[in-house]
Amino acid sequence: MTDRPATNPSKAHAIVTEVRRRIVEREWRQGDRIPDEVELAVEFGVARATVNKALQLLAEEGLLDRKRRAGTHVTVNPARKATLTIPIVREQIEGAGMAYSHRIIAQKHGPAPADIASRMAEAEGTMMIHLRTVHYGDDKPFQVEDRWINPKAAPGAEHVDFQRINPNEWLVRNFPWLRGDIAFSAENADARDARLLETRQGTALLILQRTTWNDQGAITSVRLAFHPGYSMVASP
Amino acid sequence: MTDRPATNPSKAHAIVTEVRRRIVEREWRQGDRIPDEVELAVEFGVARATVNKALQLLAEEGLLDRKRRAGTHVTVNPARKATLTIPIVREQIEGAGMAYSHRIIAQKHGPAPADIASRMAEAEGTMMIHLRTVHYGDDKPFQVEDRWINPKAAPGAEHVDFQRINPNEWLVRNFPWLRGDIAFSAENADARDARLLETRQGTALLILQRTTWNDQGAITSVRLAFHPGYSMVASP
DNA sequence: ATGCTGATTAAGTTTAGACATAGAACGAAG
DNA sequence: CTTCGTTCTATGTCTAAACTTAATCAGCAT
Repeated sequence: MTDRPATNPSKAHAIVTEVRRRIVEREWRQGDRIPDEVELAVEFGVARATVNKALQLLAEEGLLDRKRRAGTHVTVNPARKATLTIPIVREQIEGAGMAYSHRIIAQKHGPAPADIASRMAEAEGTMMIHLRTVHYGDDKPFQVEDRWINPKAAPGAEHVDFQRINPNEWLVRNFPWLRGDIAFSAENADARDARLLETRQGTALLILQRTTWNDQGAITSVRLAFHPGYSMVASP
Repeated sequence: MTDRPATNPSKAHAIVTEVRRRIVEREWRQGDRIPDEVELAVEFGVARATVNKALQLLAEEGLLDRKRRAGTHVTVNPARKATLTIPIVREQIEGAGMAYSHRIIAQKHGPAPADIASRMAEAEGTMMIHLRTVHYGDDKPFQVEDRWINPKAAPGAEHVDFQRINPNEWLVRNFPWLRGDIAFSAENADARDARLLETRQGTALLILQRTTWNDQGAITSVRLAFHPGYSMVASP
């Protein structure tokens, strides 16, 4: 059961809550045009800017549609949004009260295969660093990481001792990104996944595939395979 | 490859972009304290409120940490956020250029089993509506939906013809929610999943489990199993 | 050293007012 | 009836100023 953040006592937040209530209790129904900012400002006894802030929050949430001149309407088929927080693996494991450790299974320097290169918008065969890492919580495998790092966008990676600091953490600390692609899927564990995650081949695994970019190009592309049964929670 | 929304020409957005650049190009490094709002307002030639808006956006994004009196710092281990948009299935399928159809496999009124009841914070055995639906795109199974609806929070569900309007759409249109829980996981298809999705038992499936609530309690709890190979994309 | 207290500071929020602009509505011309 | 300007309006954005508040810091007392 998720609880609403924490009661923010601001006037804008009170308006958000009240408008949400009117929508949920169907005082204002889907498609209805709601009073304009000036009217609401009068009703709530606040400045227009405050109403504007509140309604913009609700529009972001997907509950309202706002258009200049046309006014603000209750969204007809709200496609609601959920936010996923993707923390550093170590913090995620430690946050769950487990002891973190990791092992580098393989590390080499070599040409990127076609699929990786295309995902990273680099020429096939571009030299990159390839790493396979397992992250453990209380010595049980938590996540298998298969990562390609582009030295062009992340210089210095060649000389890092990834036994000391895991690749995820080193990159997060040293290469903030401008944009990234993230996708989730499910895959049956292949022989290697199964061995590293200490499970049986064919077990369903949650897979997260992510590529991040900075001004120099793609920094890294990674495939994360979580241990069987892992569930990723999103907050609405 | 994801592109940044659309260039918003506002001053606040220009500041967001510039601050992001300074962080990405490591002019400002992790842990650094950045100039305060007044200084930045002078530097950029705008009002403090405009700087405030920009920095709040970056704080939400996870790139900055802001504390009263302590100032604004570049986040040390940024746990970046990704947003998932969860549209109506029909719109998702039609948006992909396929023809939408659905089939109700089972519909009955009965007592909720323990796990569902607890997820919905209702007493075990509470009478609910149980539905199993398959959603198709171009007559290929896209998603299997296993849903429990709580008539207490969603009155009227007993008399709806779900062959005409699918349960997802009817609920979204009639019962906006206040909060919800969403979780992703991977499961091996059981015999029923496999049959409905026209795949082999054991195939890895992406599972989305969601429960939504309004002021009357839990509206509905649903398990969505996507077709094999489905990938859900998040936007950062 | 340790703990308390009050001053100070930077962010948080709100306000009133102004101007910009998308786009709906309307009317004139074809 | 359609098309093309024009007008008008609700939202978008910004400003300058004020007040609020969390939290740090320094000074004082223990």
